Amino acid sequence: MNLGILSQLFEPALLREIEEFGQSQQFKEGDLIMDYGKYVRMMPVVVSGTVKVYRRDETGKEILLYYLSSSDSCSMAYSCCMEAKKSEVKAVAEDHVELIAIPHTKLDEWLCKYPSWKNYIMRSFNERFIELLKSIESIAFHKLDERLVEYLKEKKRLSGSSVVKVSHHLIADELATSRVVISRLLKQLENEEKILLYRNEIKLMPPFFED
Amino acid sequence: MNLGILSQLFEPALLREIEEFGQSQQFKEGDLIMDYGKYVRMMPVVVSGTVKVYRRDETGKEILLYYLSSSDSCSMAYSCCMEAKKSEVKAVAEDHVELIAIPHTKLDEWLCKYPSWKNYIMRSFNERFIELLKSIESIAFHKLDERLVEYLKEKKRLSGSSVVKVSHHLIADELATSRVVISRLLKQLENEEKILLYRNEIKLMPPFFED
DNA sequence: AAACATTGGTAACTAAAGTCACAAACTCTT
DNA sequence: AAGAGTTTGTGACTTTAGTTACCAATGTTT
Repeated sequence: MNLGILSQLFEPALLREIEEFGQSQQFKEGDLIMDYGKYVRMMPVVVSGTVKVYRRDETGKEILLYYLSSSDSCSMAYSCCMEAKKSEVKAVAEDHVELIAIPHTKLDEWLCKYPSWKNYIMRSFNERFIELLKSIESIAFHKLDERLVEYLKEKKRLSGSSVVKVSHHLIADELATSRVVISRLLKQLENEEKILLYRNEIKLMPPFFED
Repeated sequence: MNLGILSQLFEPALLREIEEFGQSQQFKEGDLIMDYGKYVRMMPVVVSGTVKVYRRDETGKEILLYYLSSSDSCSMAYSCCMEAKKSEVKAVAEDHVELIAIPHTKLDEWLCKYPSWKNYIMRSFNERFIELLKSIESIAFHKLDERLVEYLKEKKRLSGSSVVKVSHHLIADELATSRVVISRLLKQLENEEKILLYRNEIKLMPPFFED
């Protein structure tokens, strides 16, 4: 089993247990990892790749909450499966994703047995809270053009490339707005020479998107 | 020490420890319970009253995230003080508030020692996540007039009265908009005979605000 | 009672975002 | 290569929200 960076996070005894009880899972780009309303029985720990986590309202509109990348885990899954709750969110693979699913019985056991696990879980809760707070901040206080720039910067950070491969439609979906609005704002950014637009590709230009 | 409803949540041995190590604190309306950037060393468990939790952006604009009422606790405080982090949020007493502050050393100890404590903490994490998700939903998907109605309903639920005692200015602050906008929307609700407006008071009318 | 602060009402304007309609360019399938 | 679907650009318009300015009513302080 490929534990990736996890092998540096946990003590040997815990790593052996993860090997034994964790289920290694692979997803390819676009795969649905978790859906709204499904029972959560495992907690996922991301080994490689990026996972997008969404929230939906009653009318079906969706918004991107945050990304999970290497060594991140969805702590909502943790508290959910400890309580046998249904998922409040949807998770989709952004690219090729490897993760280890930990069964809920072990989550509990390890919490007391391994301090490194407890610390990991607590840090994870805290990180996810902060992500949600940043998300709220972004939606509540920032105008769409600023949110778009933040979005592009995040995409750059995650992919490590200043060429972001997305359609205007996808951006609109993830920011919960309409394609026309995104095209308009992107064109404006291009006029300001901050980006270059191609089909399914956006090139982020220095110095605005520092290289 | 007044443990209120907590005495029904926890086992006797844990209640004795709460009595021994928890610090009982009282706040009156408007008191600052926690501020941005302060170190979090205790986790508060609300015994009575209502606490408002806010988030602020770089420019100083604030938005109301959620309320904590009887038996609720701020799980962000939990993960913060386990990691000796600074607060990302502000907490203000909405009315007279009694809470018990649990020192961080005990949080950890009780997690393994008392299943009822661990369950309480996990439920608390989950509830807070859901509150944040609802908050995001509200801001991202609902128009201001809908958010205003949700706000009034929540005030009614918390106070148990269909007469909500707030100024337009306070509502504007909590929804992160301006007073003029709120006055306009409130006047509209009054014209639709859903509310009656008085100075510092809004009466919610049935059948729209079901009695 | 005079002075001041708070609260709420309203008009007029601007800015931001959403909506509708249509066209052009490109990609993929058959 | 013809047709279908996807992606992007753009103009025109509406709706929603934010801003500024001013006034009147009510409370509070001195």
